[in-house]
Amino acid sequence: MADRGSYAKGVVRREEILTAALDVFSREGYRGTSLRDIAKQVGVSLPGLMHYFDSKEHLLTAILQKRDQVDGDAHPADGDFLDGLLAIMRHNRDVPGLVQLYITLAAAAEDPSHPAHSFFIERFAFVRLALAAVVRDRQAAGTARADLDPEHVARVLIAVADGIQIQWALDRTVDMAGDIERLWDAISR
Amino acid sequence: MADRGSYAKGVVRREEILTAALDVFSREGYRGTSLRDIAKQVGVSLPGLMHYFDSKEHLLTAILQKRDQVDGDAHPADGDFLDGLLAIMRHNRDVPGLVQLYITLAAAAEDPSHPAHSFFIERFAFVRLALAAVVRDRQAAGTARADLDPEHVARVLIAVADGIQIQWALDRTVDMAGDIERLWDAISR
DNA sequence: GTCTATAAGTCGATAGAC
DNA sequence: GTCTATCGACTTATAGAC
Repeated sequence: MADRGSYAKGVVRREEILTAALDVFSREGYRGTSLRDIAKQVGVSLPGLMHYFDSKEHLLTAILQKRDQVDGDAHPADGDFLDGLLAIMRHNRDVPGLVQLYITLAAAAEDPSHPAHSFFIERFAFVRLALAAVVRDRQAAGTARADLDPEHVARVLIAVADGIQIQWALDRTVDMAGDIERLWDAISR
Repeated sequence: MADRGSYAKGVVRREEILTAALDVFSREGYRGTSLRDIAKQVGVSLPGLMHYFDSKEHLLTAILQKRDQVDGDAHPADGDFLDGLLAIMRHNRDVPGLVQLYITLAAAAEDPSHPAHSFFIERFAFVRLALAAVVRDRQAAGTARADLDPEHVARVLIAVADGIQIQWALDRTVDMAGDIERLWDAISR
């Protein structure tokens, strides 16, 4: 019974730390920042930080999960899932640190023992399903060519979104959302 | 005069080390391998390795440059540049370590002080130019729609190539070259 | 020019006091 | 639950033999 209180407190504290860490990475960027720096900026000691996260990799993975959750809430689907993805890509211009963190962790997640491994696999599966549904809906509505393969288009849209972030990170004049929109126009007409 | 010999020797030794390192990464993969491990597998001491490369980041960048050079020689353009890119993507299935190294370094290269920063900027500029030329050539030959924007298509093809490697790293059943070919078919017809 | 030997400084991670 | 203190491993650097 009484344990409930402390357990809830722990969860709340963890969420506070996660929100603060997400804020730090959004503003200041990720350049191989050490756990000591993160702890300092978040306002806890290093062991205090590691009390809530098993390792640095676990913390970074949790930050990306938190980002997805926040983005999902902040950009509700006024249109369909593809419109939502474009809105998030436009928002990404304001958080270069999260873009770099995402690409870096996606590469590291190849290792099956990496904490982000299953996160990325499930994330790609979910987004692929949602985008394939968009293609089918738009085909039914007559706003997309009928001979498009929804699964293939979905996979390619994800690849473009990820790849264009790499190019944008190196050249901030790249129009990430615009390039994706133009690709959709080219394949759907 | 006599300096020539020793200078050339140094360059040769550096190339030997680079070739050995490229071979190690191709076979064994890159999972944050330490410089000591690389030195041991290449057959030199740690300071012996650092005599030829200023830092770990410089070494990894040099490995990617060497990879591009080797790939360029191994896959001469029997077709045009896009055909060559597809051949390299098919070859990439055999070198997962290099794929992971490429993505990881591309993300880290966002930092202007990173040794790979200018390498990636110049690499993207070169490939974009070459792919845009392919689009124009195929348009002239009548095998691509005339209303395609060559620069935009080039940028998108690079993004798909990079992004699809991330998905393949997490799921080896992904057909990297096939997905790019199908995208080209969809936008060029 | 090339190597062996060694050390400085920092990292992620942990042990144990309170 | 949060701290001080500390560990081993890492990148990086230097001194000096050949």
